[in-house]
Amino acid sequence: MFESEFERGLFDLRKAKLAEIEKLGQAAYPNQFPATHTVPEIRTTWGEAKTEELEAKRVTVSVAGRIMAIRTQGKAGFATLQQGGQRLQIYVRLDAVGDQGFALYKLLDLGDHIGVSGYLFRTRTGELTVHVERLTFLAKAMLSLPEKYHGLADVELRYRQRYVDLFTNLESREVFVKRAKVLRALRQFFDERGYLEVETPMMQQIAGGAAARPFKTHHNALDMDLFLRIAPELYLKRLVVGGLDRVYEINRNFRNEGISTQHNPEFTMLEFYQAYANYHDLMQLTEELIEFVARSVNGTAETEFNGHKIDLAQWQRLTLREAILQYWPEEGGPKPAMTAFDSAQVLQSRVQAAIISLEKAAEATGRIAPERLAELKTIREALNAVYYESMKGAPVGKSVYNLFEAVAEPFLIQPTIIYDYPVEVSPLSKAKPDDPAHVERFEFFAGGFELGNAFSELNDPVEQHKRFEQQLSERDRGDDEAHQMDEDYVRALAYGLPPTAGEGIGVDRLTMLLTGSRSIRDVILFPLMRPEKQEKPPQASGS
RNA sequence: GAGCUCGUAGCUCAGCAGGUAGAGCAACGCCCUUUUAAGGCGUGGGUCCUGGGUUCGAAUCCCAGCGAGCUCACCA
Repeated sequence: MFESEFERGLFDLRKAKLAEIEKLGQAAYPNQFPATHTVPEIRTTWGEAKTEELEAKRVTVSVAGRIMAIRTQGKAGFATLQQGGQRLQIYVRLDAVGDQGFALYKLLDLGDHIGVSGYLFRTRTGELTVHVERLTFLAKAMLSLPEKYHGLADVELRYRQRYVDLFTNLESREVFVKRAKVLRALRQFFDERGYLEVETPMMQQIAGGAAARPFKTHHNALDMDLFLRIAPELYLKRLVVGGLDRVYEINRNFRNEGISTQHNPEFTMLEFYQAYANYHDLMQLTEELIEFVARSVNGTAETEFNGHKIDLAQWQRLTLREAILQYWPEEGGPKPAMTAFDSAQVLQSRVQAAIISLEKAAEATGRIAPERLAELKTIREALNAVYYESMKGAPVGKSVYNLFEAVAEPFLIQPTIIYDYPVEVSPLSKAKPDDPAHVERFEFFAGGFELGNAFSELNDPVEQHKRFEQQLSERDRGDDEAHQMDEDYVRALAYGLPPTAGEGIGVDRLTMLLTGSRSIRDVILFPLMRPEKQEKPPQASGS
């Protein structure tokens, strides 16, 4: 618990102070405090009230909070209480609270919780303040608070000790308040449209619905291995088979993969399914949804992210192939023709030409801004990977998709829907009726990253069974992200899934966008961290 | 998994052409009845992330490890 002798000493000192406080007739750990107002209520109601108005009305309040600043001046003093994410100053003077009250005031430390009763007034400098008449001790901070001006700045400490971060950095608190608003707005949006909120298993015998490595766990009584889900998809579609035409679920997914500014091992996913709809319907719905959530959370459709102003009410829609052409780097030479996307060989040579062109451009340093040079390097490396994979025999659809990720995705700052994906990268989507090489699928992007993925669902059990078998052979070849066979899901489809469209949205990422947070860890209260030091590794029990 | 950067008091940070550690906040004592990053005087507080190495001497240089951030790769 203690970081040092300093902390141990401080703790002992605070214990002594607690004993002193008890001697004054106050409980060290009282059970409650009957506040008449919260700090935000006081600020809302009296924040603008004039000095004379407060004097005339003599507003009395009882309010509680944590002491975030304290300034003693002999026989009087100020303190700043924080509660509900807001602050309120209090003024304590000997002649108002008496000897006992003032003795208590002098025993208070930064971080302590107290309750005060008194009347509101404005100080000489105009600050709304409680003139305290009675002081009640509520709980003590036994450890010292972070530096009061900078707060807790160490990113690692902010994640590990979120409880300190939350009360010292109010911006951090604000992010999580907004996150709650995001969840509320999402639920409101779907509830109003007749979707039923459901909860499907998070422990699954077959981890399906996405391409990802799962976490494994074990049920002792049943002596059965289970996986933490990587997606709720297959269960939600079973529900549509069952006649729940519109369902949504907001819950955690778990993927046993790398961690980055956009990836946490557990993350919150919204998935929703709508019978009798296709992906065009969901494009419309998505645009409405995102704008609605933005306005509910921020009061505006505009958001600031990574130095960009993003307008979530203005969308562009491009096919995947159009996007490649539109975002084709100038320095990469002439754009490929649309027909290049139909042939692996043609595409390969176009990519090769672009790599060479980019290399030439990079040599002409001085003519290109350093930031652009870094971008070009990233693009070039990505193109190299596309080329290499293609040479190894990747299907053309896979290469087209990789090409899109290389040249377009990072530049999709403004809200963009990308649609019509190659069938090779979309095992659960339905093919376009007039173009079997492409599926009815879209993903949408903002801020340079993917926010969601949607498609018209494959509902042909025979075709689904076939695709699972293909996945099985991928598994045999060592791809541990390939789907397992889910016979029961195929059976569900065999009872008849109506034409259905479904979509998944990363709630953490949406929250990042709406709060201007660059790292997913800034929108997750307790992101996964490695243990700090290896003292005694806790004994794994029961296994 | 790879590259770059960082790790000094409870917190925020200096110190790094090698000479056994400093400031501010916080803490402790004293003064101060409208202050607000309050102020003034004084005091205490450090395995300089860990372990090796180089050196007469290491917070500083080198190596390894641990933890973190960023970028890239995989992915949502």
